[in-house]
Amino acid sequence: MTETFGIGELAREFGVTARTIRFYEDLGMLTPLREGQKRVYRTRDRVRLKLILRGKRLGFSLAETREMIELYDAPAGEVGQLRLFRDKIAARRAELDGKRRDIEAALKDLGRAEERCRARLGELEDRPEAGAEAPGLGG
Amino acid sequence: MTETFGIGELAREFGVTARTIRFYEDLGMLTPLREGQKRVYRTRDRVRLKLILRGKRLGFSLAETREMIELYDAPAGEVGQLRLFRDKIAARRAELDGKRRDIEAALKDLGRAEERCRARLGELEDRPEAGAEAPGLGG
DNA sequence: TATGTCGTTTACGTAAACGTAAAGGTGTCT
DNA sequence: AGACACCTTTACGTTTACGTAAACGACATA
Repeated sequence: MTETFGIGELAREFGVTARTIRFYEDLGMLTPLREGQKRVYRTRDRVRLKLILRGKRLGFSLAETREMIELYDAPAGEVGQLRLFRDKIAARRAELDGKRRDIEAALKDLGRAEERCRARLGELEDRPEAGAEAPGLGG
Repeated sequence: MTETFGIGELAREFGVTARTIRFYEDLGMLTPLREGQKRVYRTRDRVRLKLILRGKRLGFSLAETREMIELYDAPAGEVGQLRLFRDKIAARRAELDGKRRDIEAALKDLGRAEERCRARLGELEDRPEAGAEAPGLGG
């Protein structure tokens, strides 16, 4: 429950450098404790790091990811704040839905490319002479 | 069928600057014709531009997107080439599947945040005194 | 003829997201 | 004591993806 991690440990686990992790701290996205000089990360920071990297994979800037994490944290505020949050969440959701549609379109395109590739491979393997340039049987 | 576009036209349509479009040409991702000095884009380039921007939205670098477009174009090559293409396509597909999973996870997180937000808003609207700081009905 | 609009090339500038030293502290084997 | 392994701060460097300005050409319109 009170498990902690060193910077190198996290770096290895997530495939990033310590520099990267410190950089995220500079941006205020991670807030490790200190044991003397050394940074000590708790589960909370580990989760945040995971969220940051997920955001990156999805093409969000660190600033955008930062905002999203604040949405996840959703502190209890006053009504106005909460409505603002709700709207921001809706906006992000729409953005993510858009990305999902983009992904599906890209997957379809890839599927078509793959199909053409397969068909062509089938031709070439069955009757190699079907190629635009005959392979030549050697000799 | 032989519809063409000016650079400003494309820029307006896709919400980018002409500089951006020229930059993609520098990278060899667009290959407009010329009418005198002026660039003339065909449907092919329009499609490519759309693919480039889709790639961007999904967090791919221009280099990666470039590779993906080459996969879509899938020219007829020899067997070795075709197998390489097939494998590259499979790799991209896996990557896109990963991103889709990331998106679904993010959507779930947002859903939870939204739910908490809604619940809290319901509380505050029903009985405002439930807040940490009572709103006060005005003096 | 002047004022726009639309395009061109060339070139330096910039924001984001780190990379890469350099120089040093702390602990622990051997 | 010496050698690692791991951490620290400071600071300049680098890549990507354009932004922005300068200076110009071509054409239409008032």
